[in-house]
Amino acid sequence: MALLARSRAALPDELDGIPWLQVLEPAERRRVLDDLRVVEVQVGELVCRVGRPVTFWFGVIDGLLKMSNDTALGVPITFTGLPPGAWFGEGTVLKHEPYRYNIQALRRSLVAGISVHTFDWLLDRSIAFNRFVMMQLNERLGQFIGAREIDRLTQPDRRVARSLGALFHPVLYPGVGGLLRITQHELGYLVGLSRQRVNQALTTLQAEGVIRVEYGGVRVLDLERLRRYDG
DNA sequence: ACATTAAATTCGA
DNA sequence: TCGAATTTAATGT
Repeated sequence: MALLARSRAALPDELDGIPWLQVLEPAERRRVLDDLRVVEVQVGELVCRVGRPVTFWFGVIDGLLKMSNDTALGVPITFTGLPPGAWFGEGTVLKHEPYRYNIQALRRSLVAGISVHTFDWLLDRSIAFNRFVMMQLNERLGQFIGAREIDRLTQPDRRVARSLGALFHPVLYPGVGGLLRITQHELGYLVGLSRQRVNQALTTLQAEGVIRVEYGGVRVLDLERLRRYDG
């Protein structure tokens, strides 16, 4: 079923988690709130698919999505986890091109979206919004470069540490804060390790005082050390 | 793979 | 709407 059909308006507390809303002028904000839709997606559901025309710019309100390139073409796939606060697809929205990746729900999640039309309208009129989008593009570029390095790491503990470091990005994923809600199984899937091995890595990282393992999530204690972690 | 523990859900008042 | 009982989910080894 189409996502749009079961979407609804956003609740006030959901709006609080949308970082770029705060930078808009009241009139702009009103227009956006009119257009903004929220939908609940189930495990495994695709939010957008490679090759589909772009209709929305999406953001994660709650839950966890994964971004991957198309499996149909080449084999090697890179996954990126998309935690709360993540807004994605602006590159394709800007160019009005078809989506270049699949976005799939790793767990039940709440996803928000504004139409391409409203996105364009904001770009045309709000300098603050333009600044947000530029910053977003720039930070994401850094993320992808970092992801390539992570792919080459062989030590499981390092892979886990660096991947976690990426997910705790305060600018790209402001909704995460100090506590990332992710299961060890989900993390294993994103990093490419077994749940058992992830558990082992997390235990090590916790012993080093870099993170704290909680039920259903991980808390950062020292983000800098997590990012630089090399065993 | 299994045992333990935490959280979510159900159900009866 | 409260909390105890039950089921489901996540963790640790």
